[in-house]
Amino acid sequence: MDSLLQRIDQEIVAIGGKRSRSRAQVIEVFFRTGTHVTVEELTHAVRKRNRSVGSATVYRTVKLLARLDYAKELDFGDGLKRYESNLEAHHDHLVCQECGAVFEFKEPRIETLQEQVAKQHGFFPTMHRLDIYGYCRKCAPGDKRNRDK
Amino acid sequence: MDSLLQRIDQEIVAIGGKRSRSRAQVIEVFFRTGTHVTVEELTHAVRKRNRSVGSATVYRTVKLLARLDYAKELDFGDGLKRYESNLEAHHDHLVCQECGAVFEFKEPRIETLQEQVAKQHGFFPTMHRLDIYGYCRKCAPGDKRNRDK
DNA sequence: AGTGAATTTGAAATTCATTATCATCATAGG
DNA sequence: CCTATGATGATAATGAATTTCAAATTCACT
Ligand SMILES: [Mn+2]
Ligand SMILES: [Mn+2]
Ligand SMILES: [Zn+2]
Ligand SMILES: [Zn+2]
Repeated sequence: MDSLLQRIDQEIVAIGGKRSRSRAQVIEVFFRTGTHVTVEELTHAVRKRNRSVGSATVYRTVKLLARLDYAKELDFGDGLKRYESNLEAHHDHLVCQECGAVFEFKEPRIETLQEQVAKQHGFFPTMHRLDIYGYCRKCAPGDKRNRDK
Repeated sequence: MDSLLQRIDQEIVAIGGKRSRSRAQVIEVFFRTGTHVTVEELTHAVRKRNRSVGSATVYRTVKLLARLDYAKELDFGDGLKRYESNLEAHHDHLVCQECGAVFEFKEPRIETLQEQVAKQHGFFPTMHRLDIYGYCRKCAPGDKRNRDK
């Protein structure tokens, strides 16, 4: 964890940047915080530690992490971007449109089929996004918990 | 085509709406125009026929079509929404991040696997979005056409 | 520690797609 | 024609994200 922060710092310096307190705090909180976080959520979390961090810095830091491939930018269509650590392996998402819960899954067979589809179209894929929207177990219509409206 | 417009008009009336010239023009141009269109593009196309149509009406109409399930709202992550006819069967997209071209594909095996994944998670899917980003044939790095940077 | 160039910061201003407002217009039924 | 109500288009408002900018911080070099 500390070594991760060091590694990132190093990379920033290599790019011609300088270390900074606020940014380091944002990065640390980002990797400790629950995933699929919005900038607003992350800003609040950071401010618990350092009240004076501006949201502009959070926006900047999260974009920087995405540029360095340490974070992934997500968009579940609700009007604000979310971010997740990019340290874990690639995965796709199930998004509950009732409670907003996000579940992750891996399905190598889907990945393979995507490669095939791309190849069939002479297309060189660099990334993809597969989001499945619907209702999670708790919010499912007809579920016992929801029987009485 | 005319029958489509009539059918939509009928549905709007059933919802408690009235017919209107501007809206009818937007709808007709929408179904004649190339797909994956932005509101700005659609507004320009409509104004070739009727200079006085306001973009607010185009926004409203396209949202209405989406609500009535005649149109689908798309978001390829470039900051503006796109719309396509929802008369054709479901399909997913290949998006070139160089030239912006969009290609469509159907892969029933992917659809099936998605159902399975959802079921495994006790999730009731209502829709999904699969976008593959990369470089199309023309924009592919290493392509003859791009050999000289 | 001091100096100075370069980067970063936080607040505020700006951007830009989209939505809401509202006075006016069009539609449709009696 | 009348009237009720929905629709329009110009404009204002919204809100997430970006940019601006003066002040603060970092850091290599004395
Ligand atoms: Mn995830
Ligand atoms: Mn399409
Ligand atoms: Zn749920
Ligand atoms: Zn291309």
